[in-house]
This record gives sequence, structure tokens and C-alpha cells, in this order.
Amino acid sequence: MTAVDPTLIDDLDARGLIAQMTGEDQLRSWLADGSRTLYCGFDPTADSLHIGSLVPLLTLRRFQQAGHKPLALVGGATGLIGDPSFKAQERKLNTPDIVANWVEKLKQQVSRFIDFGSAENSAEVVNNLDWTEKLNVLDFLRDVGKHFSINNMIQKESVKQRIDREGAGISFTEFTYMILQSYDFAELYKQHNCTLQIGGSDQWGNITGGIDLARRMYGGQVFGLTLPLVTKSDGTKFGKTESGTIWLDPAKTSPYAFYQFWLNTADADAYKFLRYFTFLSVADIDAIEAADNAAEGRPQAQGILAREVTKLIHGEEGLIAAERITAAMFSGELSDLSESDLEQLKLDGLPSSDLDLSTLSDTPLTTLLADCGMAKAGREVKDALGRNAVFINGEAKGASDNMNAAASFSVANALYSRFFLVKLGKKKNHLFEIAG
RNA sequence: GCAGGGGUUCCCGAGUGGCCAAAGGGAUCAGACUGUAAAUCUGACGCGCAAGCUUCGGUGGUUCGAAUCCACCCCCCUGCACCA
Repeated sequence: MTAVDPTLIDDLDARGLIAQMTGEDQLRSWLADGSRTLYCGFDPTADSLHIGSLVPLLTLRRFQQAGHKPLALVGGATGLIGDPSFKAQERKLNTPDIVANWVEKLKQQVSRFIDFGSAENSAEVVNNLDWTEKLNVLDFLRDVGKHFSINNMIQKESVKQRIDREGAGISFTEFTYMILQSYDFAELYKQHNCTLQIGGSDQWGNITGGIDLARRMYGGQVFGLTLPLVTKSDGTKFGKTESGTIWLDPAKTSPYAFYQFWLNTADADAYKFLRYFTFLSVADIDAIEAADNAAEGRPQAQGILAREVTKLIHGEEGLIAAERITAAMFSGELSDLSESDLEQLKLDGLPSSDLDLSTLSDTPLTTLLADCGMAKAGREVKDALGRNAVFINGEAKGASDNMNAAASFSVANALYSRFFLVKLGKKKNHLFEIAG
């Protein structure tokens, strides 16, 4: 039997990672007394997870490090239905082939965060479609549905607003989601002796549903633990930026952009995020906070956070690439960059595109920079030009340069006759390479 | 099905014949201040370098002129009825 770390719950608690749990004392001793199997579900709602799923994902890993066996459940079945929990509106159903495709991608992604190789508590990925697919309706209704009381289900906070609220409503399909997820827990209890489900705090209703079902169907005593929803001090939504969601897939959010996201964390959130998203000890994080408070000026927390999380998600190479670009864009002199440095930045994931000089004469900068994705619309570029906040190879451009892109992008001005590094505002950079 | 309420620019939400690309707030972008932070202040915020162009559920109409008026249609909500 694998040795377990009995302080796990205390550590999670100290990190602020426990929103709710069932049978606290019982659960503590249950986890302290032996290696247990737990699971967390991830529904395929896109072709990649985003940082919203990071807290549960990393928590699975914390359990594994403490000697427990994690199961990552990918919701091939539940993804076909859609979880109504705290959703304001009914969602559109995705087609089975799309969901199946996403399931495959999530399986691979999830696999990188927990350890499958080694020990007795090696992780597994399971798919609830495997046991739901062959279930027929009548059996489901008789064997599973009988254990659920509609009276209880409509009391759940997670669906209450959909039931009470004007203008929303809930379909039978989504309403049934809770039953499906409950069935997962019961099934995992039977198949894997899985006795704990973790998830975001929005999953509480679904988790307690599963606990009841496992008891009713198999007489099993199982537990639930939920993790807090990540919030930001300024009240805006965590995990989104102007350019959209922060994904875990490096093809969707480059390690550089990922690193920058964490680096830009507000002071008020930085230490909380260190506790949530890194494996640094709580004592170390407290020490960092104390040191930052004592010091003048810029805190070190964001840098540590960005490094730790980027390394966790994108590995050492991803981190190095992100730091290389950051150094070049925010501190380095352009003249310090060698030709191969520039080539490397492009490979590292600095946004870049090819430039055809021959078509430049009638293209305003506003169009050019909006099209390459630096700004959402020409208007933003225009605004920046009006404030001399556009730099091409370090040279400030103003409104009068707008119609004269050809002069700004001339071979003579190019770095190594090939590259243009364009900066819009303080934080947006783009590398152009002369095509051909 | 009947009655009533409603569909406005990313979101919330004003606007009921011209002064409306459409108040206000949020989100977002840029600038100042800083520390690639927060707060604050400034500017931008349908598209377009511009001239100008395209919007207010849809289609048609009235009018010199419509988000605003009329007709029909679609969708949502609330009652009631129908169904059982």
C-alpha cells in the first residue's frame, strides 16, 4: 500500500482550495488511513481545456503526490448533454463526432498533468461514454432514475435559477445531466472503488447527487470535495483577456502569451494564485509575500507565478521560449538581437507574419496592423498612432505615417534586411518578415 | 389558441418621427502616473486613413425624413385556456 501524506487536507485548506466537503472528519481520516481512488470530470466543451480547469487538474495531482490514485474522467457522454449548473441559458448541443474528437484531445491533454507511469497509484483516464453508451433507456429509468426525486432535484441551487427565472427555462435533456453525472460516480465506485469526487464549487449539486446514488445503488460511502471558483479582485472574469480565453493547448495560446497572462496578474491576486496554481509550499509563498511587502516597488510574486505555471503547463522549453521573448520585448535593446535571435523569436511563438513589400503602397498602417491581429480594428491602431504609440523597429510612428507604410517598411529599415519588429502600445508585439 | 409584455450597437440598458451611429454603465483598447500591477485621470469604443458606408428581430409600407408610425412574419417571456 502506498504511503499517504496525512496532511493533504490541511495543505489544501491552507491554500484556500477547499470550498466544501462532505463529512469533513470522516473524509480526513479516510484519506489519512490509506491510498484512495478519486476522480474529477472534464467535459469536452472545446478542443482544449483552459485555465479554468487548471485548479481541479492540479488538485488531482496534489492528491496523487499525497499517495492517492486519480482518475481523470473525460465526459464523452455528459459532453453530449451539457451541464446546466449555474448556466444562464440552455446551450446548443454539439454533434457526436465533434464531441468525440474533443474527447480525444482532452484525453491527451489531461494525461500530461498526472502520472501514469509508475506506482500503485498510477493515474487513469476514463470516459463515461464507455458505460453510458450501452445503457438502454428503460434500464436507466428503472435502475437509476428511480433513485432520484424530482422534488430534490429542482431544489438544487445549480438549476434553481433556471427553473425560477423568467426568460430562461431548462430542457429535460439538461435537467437530466445531474443524473448522468451521478451515475458516473456510482459506476466508478463499483468499477474502481472510487470514493471521492472533486470538482469546482459549481459541481456540488452534481457531486452530492452521485454520493446519494452510490449509497442507494451499492450501499457505498463515498465523499465529495469542491474547489473554489477562481475570482479576481477587480471582479472581471478570470482567464479571459482581450484576445480571448487562455487555453492550455500551446497551439491555441502560445507559451509566451500564457506566461504574459500570469505576469500581468494584479498584486491583490498574486499570492492567492501562487497558492492555487503552484506546488510551492504555503510557507514559501508566505515568505514571498512577506518579502514583497517589505520591499519597495515591483513585487517578485508575478514573476515566480508566471515561471512556475508556465513550466508546469509547457515544460522547461516552453518557459525558456517565453522568457526569451519577454526579455527581448520588454527589456532588451533591438540592436542586441542577432538575426538568429529574431528567427528564434518567431519559432518561440512571438506573433509573426510575412510581409509583401510590393503591396504596401496603398495599405494604411491601420489596415496592415489590424489584419495581422495586433488590434481588433483599424481604429485602435489609429488611436495608438495618434499617441505615437506605434513603433517600427524602435522608431515611433504617428498619424502622418499612416498612409505611408512603404516608407516605414523599407528594406533599408529592416533588421538584417528581413525583419520588422512592431510594437503597439506597451505590450503588443508583432514580428514581420519580408516575404520571398 | 387568446390576452398582455418584449426583441436596440460585445453585455446591461436608455431612446418612441428629424438635433441618432443612437444616453448611461460594464467590458475592451490606447495615453498619463507607475512596476508589463491596482486605483485614478484622459481619449477611443459599428466599419473605413478619409470621403463615406452599414446598423436598432425579419420583410414590406407611410413619410422630404423611421430605432421610433403602419402591415405581415419570426423569436422570447407572463397569465389564461386547450391537452391529460
